[in-house]
Amino acid sequence: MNIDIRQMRAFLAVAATGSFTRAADRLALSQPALTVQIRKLEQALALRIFDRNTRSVALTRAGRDLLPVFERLVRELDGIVSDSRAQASLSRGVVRLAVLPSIASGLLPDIIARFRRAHPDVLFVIRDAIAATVNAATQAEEVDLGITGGSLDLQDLEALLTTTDHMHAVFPQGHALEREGEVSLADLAAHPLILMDSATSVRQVVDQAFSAAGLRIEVAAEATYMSTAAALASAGLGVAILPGSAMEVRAVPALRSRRIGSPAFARRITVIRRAGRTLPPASALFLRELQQALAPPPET
Amino acid sequence: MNIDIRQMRAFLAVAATGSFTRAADRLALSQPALTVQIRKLEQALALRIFDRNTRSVALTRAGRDLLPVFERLVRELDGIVSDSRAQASLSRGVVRLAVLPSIASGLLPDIIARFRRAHPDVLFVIRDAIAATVNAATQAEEVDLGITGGSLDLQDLEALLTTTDHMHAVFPQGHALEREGEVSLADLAAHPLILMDSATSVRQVVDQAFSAAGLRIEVAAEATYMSTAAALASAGLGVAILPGSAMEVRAVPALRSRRIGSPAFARRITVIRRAGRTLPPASALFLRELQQALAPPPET
DNA sequence: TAAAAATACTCCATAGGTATTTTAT
DNA sequence: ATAAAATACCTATGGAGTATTTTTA
Repeated sequence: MNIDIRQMRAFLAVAATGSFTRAADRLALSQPALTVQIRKLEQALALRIFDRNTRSVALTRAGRDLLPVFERLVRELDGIVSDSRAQASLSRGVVRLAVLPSIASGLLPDIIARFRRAHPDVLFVIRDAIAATVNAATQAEEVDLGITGGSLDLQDLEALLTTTDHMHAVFPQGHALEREGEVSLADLAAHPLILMDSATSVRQVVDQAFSAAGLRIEVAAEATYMSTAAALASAGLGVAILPGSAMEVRAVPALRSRRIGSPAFARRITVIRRAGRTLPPASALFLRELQQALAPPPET
Repeated sequence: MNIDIRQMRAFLAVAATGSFTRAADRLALSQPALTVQIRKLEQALALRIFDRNTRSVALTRAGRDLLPVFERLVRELDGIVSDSRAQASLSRGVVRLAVLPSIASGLLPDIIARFRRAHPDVLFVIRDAIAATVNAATQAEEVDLGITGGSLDLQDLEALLTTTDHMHAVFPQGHALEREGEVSLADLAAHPLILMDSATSVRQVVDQAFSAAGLRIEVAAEATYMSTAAALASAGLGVAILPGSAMEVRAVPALRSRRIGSPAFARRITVIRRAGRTLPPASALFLRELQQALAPPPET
């Protein structure tokens, strides 16, 4: 003897039309069926909500008190359903991402812009953070998808897509390195270098590669932001080592870049989610967009 | 394919227990039935709300977004049902009355006090107004019950209970009239009179009675409030004519009163409601209280 | 391998339809 | 007398149960 949404709709229809017959028409229901619905509702509430006879239908005071309440409730329920379906059909939704700063400022904006051209009402919430934070946020389901780098030591994470981000040597137009097709470790060691701050995954890759090769390097400058590193390189302080995914290089016209050949300088970029989780529809589709954009590894 | 409240409850139970089996137990339902409920809900929303396998059940992001919404909705619905039932069982409710001022300040407070001793959580909303307003408010269903006087010319009103309110002559202790058992019109005409304002139904009854009897009277004072009239009588300005239903007389110790014999001075008091309307449970019971209190016509 | 969700099927409750009766104006 | 709600009865949908299979940690 629990209350039922169809009973609420029946109630609203009868109240609106002032007639069981007309309300039944509106609900595409027979009049007797509607009578039963209203009776059930009255039993559930233990209150008479309509005073009715064959000539007139009118709300009781209890009914008048309940009318606005049920109206709101039904409207909210309809809202939930239509909102959910809008999400499902991608005409609405929110994509939550945690992304490495290099990707977030590099490749990502174009990919998102392209996606939003097709689905303009999908919103993006983007957190840019270092790999460990991206992983943690993904594991904690604070975001739908993570774009991370380095090793995936955390449990409950599932790699969806992997691409390689090659480090690039960045230098001003006319620099000696411009003559080469690809730059080697030894080439780099011959120049003062502009490196990222040691907290970044980019710097860790660089340090590891040089120490593994047993090469000593001269650090001309350290930068926290890639745009700073690019500016320093542009000013001739040295050769910057930056991920190919970053756009900063392309933003400065006087800069040139060459891919660094060593495989040790290839950083793995992985798109992850919490293992076993269904992505919200918008995020699921955005993952496909990522696949298309990242499947051919990025080139400079 | 509409959403259903049991589906919402199923959703909440699974979310709370993290297990279909335990949720089914809690809902007194079989596990397969619960599985179907959740599937139906997911179909209605076109969204996956649980990521589940044989080992774990977890909310998707969509599910996590919906959880608080459904929680609130179910809580509101439960609140409506329990509130309605509380009204039906008289453990709650509001009685709305429109009452002639004489009754409202006279007989009514005791009747209400007695009723509320049995049903302390029933509230009263009382409008005191002249008969025409009482009738109109009752007809417009602004109140559940009206206590009115005079003729019932309005349509759609139904008399539930009628009693007679005899006018009383009110005078100070030791006054000449105190020797009589009942006062006649001629007796009254021999004294200066304190009458109610001419807008009141009391005054209309008085004026009509004297003019019908062809008696000239001396008006010593006019009062809008019965307590004023009583005070004036107490001060010896004259004999006040007040309805027996009013308590003001009894509130002044030095005053005495005698019933006026003439049937023209008997005012009909009628309890009315909008014709054909079901009274809210609390008001229906209060009507019975009124019946008991008013069935024996009021005496001084 | 064990525990839990999903599937298959069967059955019954009940929602809804049609036909009819009742009731109030 | 008529129009509309209530009742009676029947049918069919679908919700719930039991038994079983599938899945994954």
